[in-house]
Amino acid sequence: MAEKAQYEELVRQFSAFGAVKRELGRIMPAECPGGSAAVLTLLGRHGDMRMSKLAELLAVDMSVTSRHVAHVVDRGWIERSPDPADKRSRILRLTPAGHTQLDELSRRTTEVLAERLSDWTDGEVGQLTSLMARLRESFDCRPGTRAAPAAFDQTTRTPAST
Amino acid sequence: MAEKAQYEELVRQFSAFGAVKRELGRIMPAECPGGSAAVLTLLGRHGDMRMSKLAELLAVDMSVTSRHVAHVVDRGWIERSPDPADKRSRILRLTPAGHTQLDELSRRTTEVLAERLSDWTDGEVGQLTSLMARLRESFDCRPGTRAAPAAFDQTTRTPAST
DNA sequence: TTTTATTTGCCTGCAGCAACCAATGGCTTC
DNA sequence: GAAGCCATTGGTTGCTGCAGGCAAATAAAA
Repeated sequence: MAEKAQYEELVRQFSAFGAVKRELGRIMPAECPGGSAAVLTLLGRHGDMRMSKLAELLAVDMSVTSRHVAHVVDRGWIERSPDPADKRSRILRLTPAGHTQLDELSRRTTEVLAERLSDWTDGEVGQLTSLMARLRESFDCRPGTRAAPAAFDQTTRTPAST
Repeated sequence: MAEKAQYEELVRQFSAFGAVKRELGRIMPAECPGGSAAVLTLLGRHGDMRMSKLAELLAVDMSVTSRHVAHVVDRGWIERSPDPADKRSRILRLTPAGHTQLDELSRRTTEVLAERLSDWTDGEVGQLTSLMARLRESFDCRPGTRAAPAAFDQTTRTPAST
């Protein structure tokens, strides 16, 4: 169990971390504002998927995901085709232009990080990455996990059959 | 020098990190929205200071700092007294109520982190903290260091051409 | 007059919630 | 078995709030 001062310092780093993200975004000339970049990256990494899946990976609300996706679709980087198996769903897929954009994004990212983190060892980068991943796990960041948003009012007569 | 994939994974963690901060903010019942908390914390840690100093510590624009401070002043947690030595400046000081709020904030923070990071060792917490601090250094996140804010408004990017 | 410290106005991006639409699935009813 | 209802699910849109930046304005040095 860490001490109080240590936790406070950690929180301090949390709040100051925004500056890093902003700086990173500032450098990247790609005309996609962060959220869009995340969509492209995840789509590139995990392949075609539904909105809901993407929202889960992004760890944000569906509505936010929907808007990000709309933005990216507007730019022609992904296409939203209806799922033949369930016409409510939309399958997201990178277009060729999307692949191009993603490549460019990835190139710039690597370039910038290689410059900024030039004095970091491979191990340090990996350490930070895995600690941050673990942090996310520890916080179990799912938007609606503990919020219980109006899904059950009182009319929840709990059919309980299933 | 780390590989491309490693950098991309790091960036992925960056973008997903927002969820951690949000979750943390969600849990904290303190009625101060993040920015205010940072103001209180820094003021508590570094003592009375001017706006400009605070802005530097926060690593955000002065305008943002100004608004955060205004918000906190409204709540009576800090007071802004004119600097007798330079009436342009304002000295920020925690009020008794501010100290109370800060204590409460700190208490909650510790409590929440102790719960969420219960399976983290002291060393791991420290490691993450120092890696994040170092990351900030590596990016040299000062809001005007390299962005040339209105000083030169042209394409004076000039990346030093290594 | 020119700088410097701070404030204010305006705009962007990100996020959540609630309301809404459309497609489904499960059931009952004809 | 087909048709009709109803709760659920996937997604979108409107509204709100927070955070941040830039630019113009103000005020007090220098």
